[in-house]
Amino acid sequence: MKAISQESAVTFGDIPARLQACGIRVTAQRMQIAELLLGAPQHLSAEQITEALQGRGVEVSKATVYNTLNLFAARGLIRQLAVDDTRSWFDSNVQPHYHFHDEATGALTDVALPEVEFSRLPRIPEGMEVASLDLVIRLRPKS
Amino acid sequence: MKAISQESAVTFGDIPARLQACGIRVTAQRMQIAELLLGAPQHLSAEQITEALQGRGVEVSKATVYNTLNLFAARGLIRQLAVDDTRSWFDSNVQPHYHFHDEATGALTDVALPEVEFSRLPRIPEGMEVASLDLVIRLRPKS
DNA sequence: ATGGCTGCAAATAGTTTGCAATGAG
DNA sequence: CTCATTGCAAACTATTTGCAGCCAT
Repeated sequence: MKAISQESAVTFGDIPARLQACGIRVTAQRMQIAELLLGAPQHLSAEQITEALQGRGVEVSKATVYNTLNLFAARGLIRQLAVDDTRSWFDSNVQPHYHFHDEATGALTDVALPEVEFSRLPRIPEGMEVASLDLVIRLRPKS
Repeated sequence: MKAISQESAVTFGDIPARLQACGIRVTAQRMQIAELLLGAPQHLSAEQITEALQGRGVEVSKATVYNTLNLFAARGLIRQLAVDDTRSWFDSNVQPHYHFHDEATGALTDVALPEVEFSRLPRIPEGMEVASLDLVIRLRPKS
């Protein structure tokens, strides 16, 4: 638990500032959750976060994990994904991007924005505008 | 409840045959659910179906609605959508197509396949193939 | 100090399952 | 007849909420 690359050290060091910049009070649990999730682009479920933290001896409750994730999402620090019908995924990459979804394993992988280009999109209904464009490419083992 | 267009009469008349063609035994509850959902392309939640049927005096339990919807989905008669984190939507349009999602009302609208064209798609990981391509265009009132 | 956090447990929402009674073939 | 299907209630999973005590500011 002490090997810290230069990159992650810098990233992690930023976290308290990022939280405060969003008007989020810094607490031990929030730091732990933020370090886990914001250190690199990734997709985690509330359960994975709870287990990961409790596994490394951090005291945190399920309720706090959910409260914190909802707070982070409301402040734009993370994005909640609806890919799966059973659980929510929290994505630390808030830049626009798309996803691969491996149907067999449930794994989610990012697809960078420039990897997809639309040559045609539907006309948007009157008075509406696009809030976001979610693309999920579901994959299965090649037959 | 007696105005039946030629089209829907034909469509509805097909339902028992469609169920049997999928190896699904025809029962009163399954017919009711199928008529509600398969009569036209639409998106319904399990709760909407349960309420609609019970509202018109049909005896059906929540459990049977879920069992039936899961059975229909497994047999390819309908498609389950993960658009929303709270509930599942069941789509009677099993042809490939995309969706608008009105974030304010939660309403789902179909976007026909030819309305969207991709001029570039990412390289698919080794040994995998595309099972489906889910595109959700989330809409909000124009600012 | 004081109001925002936290943990716990209980409450909710959506969905699934076990089992006895019922109904389709 | 016989096994699939149904309804009910209870079980489950994911998530939210109420409340007393704790902690960042």
